Amino acid sequence: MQSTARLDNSNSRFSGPRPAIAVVPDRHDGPVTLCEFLRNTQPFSVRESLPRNTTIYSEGDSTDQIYEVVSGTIRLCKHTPGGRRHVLDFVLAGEIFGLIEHSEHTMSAETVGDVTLASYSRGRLDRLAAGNAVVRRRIQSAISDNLLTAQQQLLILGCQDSRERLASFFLRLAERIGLEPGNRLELPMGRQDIADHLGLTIETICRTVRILHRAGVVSVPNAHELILTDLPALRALAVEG
Amino acid sequence: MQSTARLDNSNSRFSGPRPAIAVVPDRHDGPVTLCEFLRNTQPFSVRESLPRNTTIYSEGDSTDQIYEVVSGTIRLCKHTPGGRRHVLDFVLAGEIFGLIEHSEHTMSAETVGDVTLASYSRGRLDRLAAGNAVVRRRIQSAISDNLLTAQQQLLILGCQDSRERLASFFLRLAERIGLEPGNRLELPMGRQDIADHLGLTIETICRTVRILHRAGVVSVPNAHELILTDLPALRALAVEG
DNA sequence: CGTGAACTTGAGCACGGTCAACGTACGTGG
DNA sequence: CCACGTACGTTGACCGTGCTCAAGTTCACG
Repeated sequence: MQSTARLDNSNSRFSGPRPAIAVVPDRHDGPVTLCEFLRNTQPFSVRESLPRNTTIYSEGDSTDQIYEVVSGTIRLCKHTPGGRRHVLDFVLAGEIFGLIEHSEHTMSAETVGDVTLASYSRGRLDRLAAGNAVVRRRIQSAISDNLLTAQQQLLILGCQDSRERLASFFLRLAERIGLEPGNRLELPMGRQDIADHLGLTIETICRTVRILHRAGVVSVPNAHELILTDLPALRALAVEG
Repeated sequence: MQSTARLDNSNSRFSGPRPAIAVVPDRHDGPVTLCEFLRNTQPFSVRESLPRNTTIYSEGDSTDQIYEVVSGTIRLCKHTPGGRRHVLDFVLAGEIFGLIEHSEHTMSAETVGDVTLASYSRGRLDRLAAGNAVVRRRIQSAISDNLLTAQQQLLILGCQDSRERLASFFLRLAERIGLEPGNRLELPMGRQDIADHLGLTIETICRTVRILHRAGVVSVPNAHELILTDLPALRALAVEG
């Protein structure tokens, strides 16, 4: 199914219903997200379902596709020659990834669990962006947000201890996924992924979650869900106490 | 001197010699850097000399100026409510900083030693970029490079021990500043700045430099210069051994 | 059920942090 | 020119967080 991506993206046969929604007005800065723009201009993008722990692209691969996570979770990783791994970030449902201003990817993207993706042509987006200042701003903005996120994460890895890192991580996840009733938070990724994202080991993750639990800050029904019992305490940890 | 910046940047009185060099051709991707473009289009930018440990802007300040480091070194910091500090990166002579796609700065910029800056109007750059695809690409490229750098630094903070971090730091500095004859490397910043950049303490920096010295990898004439005696060994440490 | 992967917990250790003392360089004023 | 003060750097002794290694436990899935 992957091999059909390029074809379908550059194929205009099924362009019947598209014109009505393809043009994004240049004037208003409003609600049109980059994601929506991609869906509107490339409505027949390929969808693919991938099993867990599948590599979507690796460091060095060409950047001719942009992806939207329809369902599931992605991790963006850097692998070192010595076999170490760092998880730069996770990409959640409804978010895009693979948007980068270089000809080669500088990280790999892998599925965490089962994932459904929509893939879009980078070349077509670029051509559309050339004549549309709003879209350019959306792209700029997406990359800038990634930069801000990375810098925030640098602060976390540079200054925070394990409890603070976990608190920061849970809170950011809660902001993105949203909390279910009772402050329930689903953790799509495993302990090892969290460890590699926070610069800790899997054992330290377990122990620190336990410490937070004993402190009455979180509750742990099972390994993949969490109840944020005391949000103010978590926030205090994240901005540091 | 700072108060005259805005005035001079928007002032076209002295436009006599400019037209010949102001226009950057839209077609070739070649040698024109963003820095050169700024110098060409805003030749009468204000220069200011600042003493060491001066804050140029703080988190939350408006992003209406872009700066070029004419001489000296800048550090880009994040300060936390609890009084901790992280040095995101250093900006060396000939490099620009302050270019960000948000209305407010998300970090502060401070002089390390005595510094001479040139400041340019962000608004004017944006107006020029609106009609010039090459300049837009330069801006994009500058921000993307910052993102790549941040992600590389995340890998360092997430995976490397103190020796590896120092090796990576020295090598990157050598690539940017360049090595003088005999592999001599000047360190413009103090130990505390290096520590806050690498997520270590000042004592660990001292001890680890000593360890590298005893291992025959570097030589330390004094606190602000370094001889990279064994570059291959440093590289092995940086990519990990 | 049985099997394997993921998670958890414990015991011991090491790296880097903390605290404290000392050394060095530079700048100022006597 | 030296005496002094201050900021920065270095070194040592001790401690604690988080890592390593190893043994269980739980869970999902065949």
